[in-house]
Formats: sequence, structure tokens, C-alpha cells
Amino acid sequence: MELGAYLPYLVNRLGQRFVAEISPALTAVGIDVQMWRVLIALYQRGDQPVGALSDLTSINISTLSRLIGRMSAKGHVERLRGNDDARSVIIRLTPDGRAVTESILPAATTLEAGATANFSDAERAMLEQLLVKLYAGLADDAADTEERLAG
Amino acid sequence: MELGAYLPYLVNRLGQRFVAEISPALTAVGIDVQMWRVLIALYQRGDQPVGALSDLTSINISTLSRLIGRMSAKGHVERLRGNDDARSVIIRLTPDGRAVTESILPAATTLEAGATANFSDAERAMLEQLLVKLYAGLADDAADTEERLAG
DNA sequence: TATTATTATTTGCAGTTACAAATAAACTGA
DNA sequence: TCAGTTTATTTGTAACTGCAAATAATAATA
Repeated sequence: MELGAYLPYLVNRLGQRFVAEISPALTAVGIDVQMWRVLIALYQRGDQPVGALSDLTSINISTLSRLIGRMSAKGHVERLRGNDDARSVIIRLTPDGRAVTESILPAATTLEAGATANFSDAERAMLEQLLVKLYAGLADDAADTEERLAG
Repeated sequence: MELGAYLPYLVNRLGQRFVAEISPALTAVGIDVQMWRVLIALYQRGDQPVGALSDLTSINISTLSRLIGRMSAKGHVERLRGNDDARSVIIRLTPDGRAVTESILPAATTLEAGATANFSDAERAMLEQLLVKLYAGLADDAADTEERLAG
């Protein structure tokens, strides 16, 4: 196995680089990358209970709980008690949070456009498709493993 | 911009999943994912000064310095004073560190094989190539930005 | 409708992280 | 060769993270 051909290595390195590139735009509005992940998830997918938001953002749920506390203190999100199930807490973007998100969106778009500047449309589409397929392969794999352990 | 089509989102989610999948194998030998990144980098690329290791692993250099301290205490790596340049500290895998790395390698290989189980050889090669190209695109982009700022 | 089990979120705590400042070594040009 | 500058790493510090336990609300059932 060669390091530069190992998918987890390539993916991690890319992720770190994306963070480094978007950070200045985030620092400018006083947030960090985890907050940005929460903002964009809520912006795209609407109100979410904490657990679902944890799945969407890949942020550990206890970490997320405290992160939401900080974001709430900043006025970017608010906690609402769930209507159907009062055990759940619904996280909602405030108008301020929406404005902050929209102020960052251009930088996010530029980042992605810059990274894929020398990609053809077909390559861009292929990359997205393969990343989704890879994720799906991991999910299947995990399901198989759990099944084996249970049986 | 749709969340599921945003590359940083797809990459982050994949990275988190890879970590979750490999973690049991790491916990079994008493290390965490950051230590694993250091081990595999040294195993593949040989002795490295701290700065180069930071680049290879995408781990912040001060974080890495302390991480190396913990790994050194466990006996997985050792610090050597650089021969040509005594400012640098060379990190070297100990025989124990090599053994630990080799004990994890099968799980790492299995993980990647499982994730790409339903990939054709061409798809697997294409994915790797596109990830490398994407990383290169970000690097170019950063260089351009620095140039603009400097000029 | 109490009791027990399950689901959702928060919090205690011990440890990790990253920025910035401190240290250490090596160059550079009088 | 000595002061000043640059490069490489470590450390002080304040904040963040994640596991496990605690809390809160529901659901299931006798």
C-alpha cells in the first residue's frame, strides 16, 4: 500500500486543505469550521433535531450540543422544543444565522470553483458520483459488519 | 448549492466515516487516529523531521510535537537530532512502532477494499486520480492567492 | 396509572488541539 | 566572529472534544 494511493489519506488531506482555505472567510465573521458546517446544513436542509444535525454534519452529538450552545449565545441559531416529540430539541437558523451563512456562501462557491477550475464538467460529475458511491460502500460495509456481529 | 453536491461536505463526511471504521482496530492496540496517521506516514516514507511529518499527515505542527511526545512515551517512535541541520528533530519508527503499524495494516487494507468493493478497476483509478487533481487544484489556487496578496 | 424500558439531549471530566510566544540552532553580512 | 535575522521545534494557555454518566421525555405493559 502506497500512502499517496490510500483513499483515507487522500481524503483526509483534502479535508484539511478545504478547512485551511475556507477559514479566513469564517474568521472574518467570527465563526469556526464546525459552526460553518452547522450553518450550511441548517441553511440547506431546514430545522433539525440535534441528532439529525449530528448525522448531517458528522459532528459528535455531545460536541454538537455544546457547539449549539455557543452558536445560540452568538445569536446564530435557536433551540426549540419539538412539537411531535418533546424529547427532541429542534435547532433553527435565526435571521442573523441566515445572514451570516449567506455572507460566507460566495467564498465557499469560489473555493470549490477554484479547486475544480481545470476539471471538465464530466470529471466534476464523476468525482461527485464516485464520492457518493464510496460513502455508500462504507455504509453497506458497516451494515454487513453489524449483521455479522449480531448473528 | 446543494449540500450533497458540495465537495467539502462529501469529503468531510467520508473522512469521518473512515475514522469511525478504522477506530476499533486502533483502539485494540491502544492508539488513536492521529497516531495512526503518523505511523503510516513514517512506515511509508521513512524518517522525517517534524515539519515534513506535519505536511505529510496534515497535523498542526504544535499538535504534532505533543503527539510525538505521547507516541515516544509509548515507545512507538523516537526523536533524533538531525545530522545535517541540528535545528531539526528527526522522528523515527521504533521496531515496536513498526510492529504496531504492521498489525493494523490488514484492517486498513480491508477497509479500503470494502469501501471500493463495487468499484471497477477503472473507477478506483479514476477516483484516486481525481482526488489528487482536486488537491493539486487547491494548492494552485492557494499559490495564486498568495501571489496576489504579495504583489 | 405506576413501573420499566427506550429514545434524545446535556453535562462531568480527562484529555487533545491550535494560536502565539519562547527557545534553540543556523545563516548573513558587517 | 559577532549582532541580527531566519528557520525548526517546543511550550503556555485557553478553548474544544468525546466518552460515559446524568437528565428528561416517551412508550410499553402489566
